[in-house]
Amino acid sequence: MLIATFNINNVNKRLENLLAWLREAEPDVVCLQELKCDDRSFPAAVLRQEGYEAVWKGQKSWNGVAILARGAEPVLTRTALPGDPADHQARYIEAAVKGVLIGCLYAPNGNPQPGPKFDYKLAWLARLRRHATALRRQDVPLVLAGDYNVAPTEIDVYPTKSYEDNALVQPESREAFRRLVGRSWIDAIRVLHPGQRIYTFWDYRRYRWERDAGLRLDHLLLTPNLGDRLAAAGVEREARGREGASDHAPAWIRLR
DNA sequence: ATGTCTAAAGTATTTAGA
Repeated sequence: MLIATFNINNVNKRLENLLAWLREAEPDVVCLQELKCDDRSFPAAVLRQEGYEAVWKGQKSWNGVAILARGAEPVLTRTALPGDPADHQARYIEAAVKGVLIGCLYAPNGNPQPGPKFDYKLAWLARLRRHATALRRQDVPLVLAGDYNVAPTEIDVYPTKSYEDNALVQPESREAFRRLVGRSWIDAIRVLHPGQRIYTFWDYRRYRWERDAGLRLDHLLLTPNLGDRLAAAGVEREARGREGASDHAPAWIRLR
């Protein structure tokens, strides 16, 4: 079972890129972020023609998340992260697919920091941790996949000083991620590739793709009960090099 | 290391967000 997460950075603008990758990689489950479309303009019909059923939570211009399943209907369980009824940003959706609960998330970027956007980011990650803990206690097999907008450690950022003031690498951001992962959750890519520099995001600016000046921001966290099933994990870098590409590449895991 | 890309607002170009 191949499960992937892909910050698509506008699903309609990059629909051809998405379809090309779906045809090549044939993922069973796909978590999409930054749809940048409202609910009505999500390309559900096109995706169905490709063999994918979907659930989505859209928002005009910004954010937006979706879960696709090949040859199966995702069973929707949530379209928002609990803990703040006043938060209407489309950043979380959750559905069950073939016996695995899938949480698809798009954490706030948090720049500039310090400031209200950074405060919102930290509060959102704390809410995610509370929800993740509640789900884990139910002992269901769960994958939390998405754009966490945190590069967890030094090796998750290319060697540079230019991100020093960025919300993606601040000690508070890393602490929030560390607290979320705790002792239970499996950071699948890191567990299978310890010590390796692996990136999922390259800014459009300053030739960062051409220089491989990337960051690892997209993660798949697994509950311990999926540990024995984790067979492989990686990043589909090729997708980032294509014409009209998103600034993120898909990250994926394979479950036995 | 070299400031990109996109949509919205409003109808040309500026602004904001990532």
